[in-house]
Amino acid sequence: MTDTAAAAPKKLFLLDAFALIYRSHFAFSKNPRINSKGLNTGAVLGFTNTLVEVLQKERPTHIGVCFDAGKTFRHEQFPAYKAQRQAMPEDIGTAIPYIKQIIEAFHIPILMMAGYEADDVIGTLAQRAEAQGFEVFMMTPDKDYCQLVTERIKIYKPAFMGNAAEILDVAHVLARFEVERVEQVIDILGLQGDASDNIPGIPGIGEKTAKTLIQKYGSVENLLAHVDELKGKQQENVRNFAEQGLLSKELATIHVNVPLDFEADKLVLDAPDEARLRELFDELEFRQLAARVLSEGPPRTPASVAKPGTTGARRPKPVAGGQASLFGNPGDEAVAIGAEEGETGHDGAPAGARRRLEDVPYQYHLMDTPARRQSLLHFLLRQTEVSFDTETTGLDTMTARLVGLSFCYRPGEAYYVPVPADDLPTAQAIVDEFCPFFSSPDILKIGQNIKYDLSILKHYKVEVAGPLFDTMLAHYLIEPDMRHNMDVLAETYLHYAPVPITDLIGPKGKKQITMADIAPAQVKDYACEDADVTLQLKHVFEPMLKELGLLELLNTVENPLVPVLSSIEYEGVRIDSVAMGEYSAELQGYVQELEAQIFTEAGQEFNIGSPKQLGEVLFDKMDIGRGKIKKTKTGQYATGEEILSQLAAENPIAALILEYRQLSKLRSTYVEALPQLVSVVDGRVHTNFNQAVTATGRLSSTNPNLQNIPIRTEKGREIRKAFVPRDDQHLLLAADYSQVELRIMADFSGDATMIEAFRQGIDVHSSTASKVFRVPLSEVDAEMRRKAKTVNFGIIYGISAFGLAQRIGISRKEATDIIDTYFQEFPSVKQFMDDSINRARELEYAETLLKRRRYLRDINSRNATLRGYTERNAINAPIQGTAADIIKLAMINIYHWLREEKLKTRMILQVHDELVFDAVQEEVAYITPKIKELMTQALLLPRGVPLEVEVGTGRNWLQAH
DNA sequence: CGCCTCACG
DNA sequence: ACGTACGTGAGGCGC
Repeated sequence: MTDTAAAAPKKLFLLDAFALIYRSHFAFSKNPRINSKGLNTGAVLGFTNTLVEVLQKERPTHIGVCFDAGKTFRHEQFPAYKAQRQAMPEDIGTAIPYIKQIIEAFHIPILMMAGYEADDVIGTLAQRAEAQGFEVFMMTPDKDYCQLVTERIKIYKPAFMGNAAEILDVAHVLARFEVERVEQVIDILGLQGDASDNIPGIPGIGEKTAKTLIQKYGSVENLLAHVDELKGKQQENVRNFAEQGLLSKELATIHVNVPLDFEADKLVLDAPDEARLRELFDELEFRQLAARVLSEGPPRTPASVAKPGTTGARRPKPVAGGQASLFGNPGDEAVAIGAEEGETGHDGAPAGARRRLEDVPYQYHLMDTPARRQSLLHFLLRQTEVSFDTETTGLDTMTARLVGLSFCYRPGEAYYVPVPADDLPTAQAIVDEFCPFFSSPDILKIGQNIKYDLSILKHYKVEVAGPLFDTMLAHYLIEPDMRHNMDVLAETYLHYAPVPITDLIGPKGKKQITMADIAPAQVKDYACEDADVTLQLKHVFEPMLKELGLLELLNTVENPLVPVLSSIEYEGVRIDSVAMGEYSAELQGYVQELEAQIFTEAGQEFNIGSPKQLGEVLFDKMDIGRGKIKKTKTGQYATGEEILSQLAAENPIAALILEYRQLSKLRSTYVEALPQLVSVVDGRVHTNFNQAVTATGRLSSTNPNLQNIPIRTEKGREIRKAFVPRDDQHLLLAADYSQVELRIMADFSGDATMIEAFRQGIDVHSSTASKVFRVPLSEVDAEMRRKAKTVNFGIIYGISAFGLAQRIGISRKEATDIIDTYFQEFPSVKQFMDDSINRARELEYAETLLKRRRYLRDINSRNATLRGYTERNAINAPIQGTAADIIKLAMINIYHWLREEKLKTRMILQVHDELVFDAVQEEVAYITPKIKELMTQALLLPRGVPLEVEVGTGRNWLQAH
């Protein structure tokens, strides 16, 4: 105790290692991080990130990390304690030595005490440190620690999954557990138990009841003393399990009497051993972390770069000799390369070695003369596959101008053709020179997000022909729920960090500079690198796809769909902006009227659009909705549709708010926004279809999203009237699959009853209603059909009684009965659901008819919620994904047919089970049956359940239905 | 930038 | 005992 008086506040951080490690591990379980040696590094990375974050942001003066050590006294008290917890996952077992080494390299002491758990050690040290004037932060995600919180001992919940870090003080704890004193946390925990720790609690008492009882009786002991005041089953349970309740409280108590001294000087934060950290990060391949944490430090030793199979050095050697013949004058190229390398490369870059161009030999050439371009074209035409990339002035294909083209057909060697962005005729002429290449039907064109390049070239009148290979889509099939940026792909699969685009054009800002502002010689390296990396990625992905059985899906569906989507986007949709403007004014009138009424009802003015203000007005000021009040996970009042609908019976304000919400949504999201996205170039709206976003294989649409244009309500539907054909010679034609997903499920399950209904063309929802409610088909009324329809959807989503009950407003019991009857009537469907889950448990993925995969790595999780969610995905993903496969094939076939027949009708939208066409009136009669045929025959289901398509036409999208 | 709410299939 | 139907994207709010 030799504290220097008036020193800076002493901040002690105590980390609960295992709790943090487990959490990190499961955070990455969806997308495991595997390094090139096959090591799952998620837990190590997560833990280290957390540690680094706290060191950098919180600047502790003292710190220690606690690990559990073996069995504890709790096991002796209660043998089942934590018994059901599964053995430690293997990946965590291998992670721990690394984590300990990292902690040691940070020079942070590891604290353990045989026979005690980390929480006891942390609790004890925390209290002793507090007594010595420390401010203590217990770093853990575990809520049990709440019982230890005092004025100067707090919980530091590290940032997690997008949630910011959180410091829990006394006020937080009291609010969270709804108790008066912190000690009562133990009573709550003891009463309600903890399934994951096998703390039994008292049967029938969960979080809610525990809170109510402790609020009333103050403690478990006092509750037991007044057990006769309780009623019915509850009294019986509390009486019978009194002892278990006391034991549970004991088990939940953190013991702060561990025989352990708090020696402050041993926990003083010290400088880390950077060299050792660098070694560890290198081995683990934590490049970004290393860049963030370590000062620039010594450059990598040549050995570490050259070590085969580790980082870098993956690129082939430059091709010697021979190629010189490509250049009329090869000498000047070499000079250019040498000159730039010194400038951009090397470890002088901020934040350590990100860029690694200098590690590997490459030859990137500037092709800026007619002779060089001719020479390049000559070589391109002799290749069977070439990767290419476009450099442009922006991301919007409607307005972006071409700045240059890069090509690569041999790893490590690429060519950049600059194009004057502001001189359209010259640019066009240069692009035309490469037309023989782009239109060659034999050369495989490889690109990363190649739809973008196709769309750019389309504006230069180039129709890219021949087979395509998109590395983004390749990776989308390999890892559907990851991201597919080229930078990340290069880092993951080539162990190579490309030049960030911001090195050239800077961060996003007001005065955005573009590629056109950069000297071609500088753009060259960036552009060539993209083409080069793309080619190399193709060579990595192709064997992987083959191995996974995904190559055919890529080559027959995803890659051929690219030009189709490019065309759809290029064509665009005509929007009647005048009609939109009128409707906007009309909606605005309604909205203002509603606003006035709401203010009158509320007796005050406030921002109705703010859920926070709305909740306060409704539930605090007006005090309505007693008993129906719910809070969101962030502690705010929930004011969603579901709650407000319930409130509508009690107070007229609820219905007004719902209507206000609906109309202002329509106005802001659609009626106001859409006209602003009409292109000045052609007066049409060009959406962007993303082909590599959804986990199931569907497309998504952005900027604007044209896949969620209203239709379900009357005022929403109006908006569709403003989607119109391009001119008087055209009509909109809409072709919808009817109940594709249900048909797919009927087919996959082989359920005879359901298949028969589809074969005979009976309305499936009515048919389901007749079975589920056990009435003849003729007696099915609208209400029964509505419920059956919800049941049918529920089945596809992986039904739960709770979900069904909520949606059709019945009790859980009734919902359970309906589901039971359903499974009795459709036993094969039940079988199908079970089979889907079991299959997914084995494979850890689900697949569609065309073998598209969705990985379900949590299907064997011991977290029941997560597992349930994943099981529902095991049922839904093959169905939703197969429907996506089918419409994609139909789109490809229709696109080619329209072209072959030289028809002028154009496909302009896809909305998951619907295709919309801008149809020439004279062509409608001819194309209608063919579109139907191509859609229904796109893919035959294994058991032959037929697909059906409804086609309609009209002067607008609403009429076309 | 995360949260809430709500538009679609 | 737990938390609860699948998949998306966008706008407004409030930090």
